[in-house]
Amino acid sequence: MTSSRPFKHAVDLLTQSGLRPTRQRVGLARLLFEAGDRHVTAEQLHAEAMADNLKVSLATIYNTLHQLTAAGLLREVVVDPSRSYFDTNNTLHHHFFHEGLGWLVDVPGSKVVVEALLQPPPGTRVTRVDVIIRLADAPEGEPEVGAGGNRRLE
Amino acid sequence: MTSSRPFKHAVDLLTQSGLRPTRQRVGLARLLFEAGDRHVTAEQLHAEAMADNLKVSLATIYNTLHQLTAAGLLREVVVDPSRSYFDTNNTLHHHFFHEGLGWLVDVPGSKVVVEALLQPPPGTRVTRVDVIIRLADAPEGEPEVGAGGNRRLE
DNA sequence: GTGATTGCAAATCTTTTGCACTAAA
DNA sequence: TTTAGTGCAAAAGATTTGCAATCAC
Repeated sequence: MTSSRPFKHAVDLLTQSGLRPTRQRVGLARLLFEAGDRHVTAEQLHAEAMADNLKVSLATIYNTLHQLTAAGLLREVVVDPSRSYFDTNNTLHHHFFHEGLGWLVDVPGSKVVVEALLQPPPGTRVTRVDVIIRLADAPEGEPEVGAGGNRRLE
Repeated sequence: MTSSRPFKHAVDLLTQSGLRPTRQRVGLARLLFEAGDRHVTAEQLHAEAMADNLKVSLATIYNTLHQLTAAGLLREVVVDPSRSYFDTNNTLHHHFFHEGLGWLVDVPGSKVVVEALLQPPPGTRVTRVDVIIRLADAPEGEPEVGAGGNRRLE
């Protein structure tokens, strides 16, 4: 798994972002950044913290997720209208999203080429381009295409 | 505003989708489909209906938006974690989304080429590819690029 | 200490639901 | 009639907020 960031002690990550390394934040930073690239919802992270014996309130989970996002350590991924996902991969990339199962998988930026044949509206600038490849389960005998083949999508 | 053709059109749209053309649904269909391509939130449509003297409850707005979406007449656009937008354009296209102002603008499918150099995960199939070009206000003296120029985005 | 951080509970906001009432066919 | 559709108010989730208690420095 390609870590998006050279490993750093959780305390350093926080300190360098101007966040006081409290017990809660250090614990959450560990859960988030020590296991490679991940995508979590606030609820999921909370459950994980509990399971890890880290006592944190949901309010603090939200606070911390937003602070880490503001610090550039996390990125919010908008794919589901009912909840927010936070992504620990802060390199240029896109996503596969399985609507039924609710899971996200990174797609390296190098694997997707987006060519836009137009300019952004006057007075605006592009801040980011998100490509979301929505998935569903394939039918029974799914026709398998040659692995690694390119795929033109529109 | 009292043209009978659009009225008939809305009724037909509903009927052909297996939806009983009730006063509320017809009124909403007219608001949605008589003005070209639009993007509305439930709250916006509700306000519009009120302003148009169409008495509809918010619950019915939600019901109708979802029914029209299920019927393929609307498409839900997920760009903002706090609310859903419904798009009356059901052709292949993508979006510009201004984060600060909350507006959406269609980008014709023909203006965006997405090339994915990988296959979807085993057992899945691609249902849709969404490209969201996120915008912010351009800085004061924005450097204007030649109009119509292509733009490689990643 | 003192200022930042946390937890809790209440508050918000969007969206959904239960159910009696109303209207289309 | 018969059955779908509607409105209301309550419920459900996700997220935020106010504020006193607590912790880091």
